[in-house]
Amino acid sequence: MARILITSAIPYINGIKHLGNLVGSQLPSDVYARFNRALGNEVMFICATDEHGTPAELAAAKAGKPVADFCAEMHAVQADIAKGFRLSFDHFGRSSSQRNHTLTQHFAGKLAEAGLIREVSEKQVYSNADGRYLPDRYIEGTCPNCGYDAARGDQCENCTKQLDPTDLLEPRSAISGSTDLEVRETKHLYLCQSQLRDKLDAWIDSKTDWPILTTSIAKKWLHDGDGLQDRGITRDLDWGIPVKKGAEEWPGMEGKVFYVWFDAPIEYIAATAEWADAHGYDDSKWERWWRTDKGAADVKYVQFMGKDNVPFHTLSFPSTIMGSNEPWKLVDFIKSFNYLNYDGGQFSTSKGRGVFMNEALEILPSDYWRWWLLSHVPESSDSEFTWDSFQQGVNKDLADVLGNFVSRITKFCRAKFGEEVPAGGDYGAAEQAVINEISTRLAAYEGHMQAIEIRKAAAELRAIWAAGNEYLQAAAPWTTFKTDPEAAATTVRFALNLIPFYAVLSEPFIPDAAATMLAAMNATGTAWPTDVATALGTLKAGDSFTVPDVMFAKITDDARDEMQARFAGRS
RNA sequence: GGGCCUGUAGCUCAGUUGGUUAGAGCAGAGCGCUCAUAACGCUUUGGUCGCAGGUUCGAGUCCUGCCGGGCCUACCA
Repeated sequence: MARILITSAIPYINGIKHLGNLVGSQLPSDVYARFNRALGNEVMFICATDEHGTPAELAAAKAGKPVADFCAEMHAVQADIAKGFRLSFDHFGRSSSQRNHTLTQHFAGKLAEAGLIREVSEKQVYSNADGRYLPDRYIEGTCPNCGYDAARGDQCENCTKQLDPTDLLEPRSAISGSTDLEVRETKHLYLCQSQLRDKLDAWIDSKTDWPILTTSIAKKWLHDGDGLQDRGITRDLDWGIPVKKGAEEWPGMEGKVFYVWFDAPIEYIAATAEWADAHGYDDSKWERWWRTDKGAADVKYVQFMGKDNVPFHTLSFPSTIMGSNEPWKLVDFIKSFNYLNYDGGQFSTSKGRGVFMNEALEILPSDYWRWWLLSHVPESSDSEFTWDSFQQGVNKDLADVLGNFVSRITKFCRAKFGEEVPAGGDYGAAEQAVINEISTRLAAYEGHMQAIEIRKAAAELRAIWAAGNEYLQAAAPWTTFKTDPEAAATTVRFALNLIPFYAVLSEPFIPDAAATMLAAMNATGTAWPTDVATALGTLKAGDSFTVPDVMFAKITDDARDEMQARFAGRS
């Protein structure tokens, strides 16, 4: 069996994420993980919270809590919501873990040994009132170009001109508003990515099957202007991983921490180690996923992320891995996504616009969200969430096509034959035709899943569901029952067999409904089908079942309108 | 400014290395069924494939220009 290592981009700690974040990484990675497990492949599915950096410190301060406490609480909240969405991580780690401290410092040491770290002395803005250095975007002032009075230190939002913080007129702290700012000289470490440019370029060139979104962003960074630039990997902050060279102090770097974008991807590895720790396993258990010299040579490593994360996963993290000169596992496939917009605009945390993960679960079960989001996942371009589309998609696909199919056949059987599978005769031409059609569609479905074409997979799955309704309509057991109960029984037996079959195929998308279907048919543990004809003969005459409750209640127009109003935002 | 992505039926999207009459789902229309969550099935109306040129026996597909939408541009993560 194949071994698949899957990581989802790690969500930032400073708040609850919205549906756009969910659909851009965690949800599709979960589908892929579940699919591979269903096939019998060995899967390690890793996610974590990304906990370091200025925004975390500020969010904690705003909440009036020590940053470590704040992060611990938010991690628990995010972990709970992840469970609510049935995200099947083998481990949901924390980038602030001791494992990540050790590993990040280890990588920095190895990179230094390889001559890929250089010290750079630079000028940074320090705010006396805030007692901290300010990242460019946390400095506000008047734009020298257009006069906009709330321009940020990195760019003026009004005229889009790119700025340096020292360009701003009357600069002030965006945190406190203080104008008591000074420029200080400070020393930082830079990762010499530029030295690895040709190697990275050749590596990206070899990935001909990657999404164009992934490779084009990587290429842009590799070749734009002077090419790939070295990148600062340390910051003057309190909250983070202390800068060390392996286990040793790093002279001149006292009091500094690594930049979040340096330690965040390393957390993929560290989280796998956390997984081993949590289960009481020794290091060999996680190393066989990450060290090609310790069993990871046959691992296929797939990363999922939104397009904003692509540069770090195609260039920075691979620089860390390659530059270490140690046999760490490099990514084999990077699946990247565009953005999901909300009802004609962007999701906005600050404006309270759009649906956040905790709110979504308060409104409707996770399967509803999973199905709609996954069948509209922004693979080729940005896509848009509207309540109308959500209502239509969910009602039609889940309630009418799938849910009602289960309902109509189980209730019909109960009424005519009781709650057990009727005997009838052998399957005939009608059943064989369905088997043939579904066999073709199943192959297509599996192909799309292997290729991580989520939308196409969802469409194929839906077509497989619809085949059940088409069959029933043509076979019309309610008619044949009057003259030929034996024929009706055959039809019903076949149709009932479609339920556990559908459950298994649907599980990656809608795990709760799949479990309900299997439980109703007393078929828990049904395996992924290798042969459709065999699979559709699993339930035998006399096997008992129960009629499940309505699996998907429809979203009414009133409910839709209410939700639309509730989440329209404050502005 | 530069780069990348994108523009196909009312809506959401497929369209493989250019190859006959451009497809699917939803919505709309008609018919059928009555087991079922007024669900299901069948049939069907919608497109000068953003615009204008060009290459070719042949262009949704390749080239050039223009127009619209989006993203990125390296100290938010």
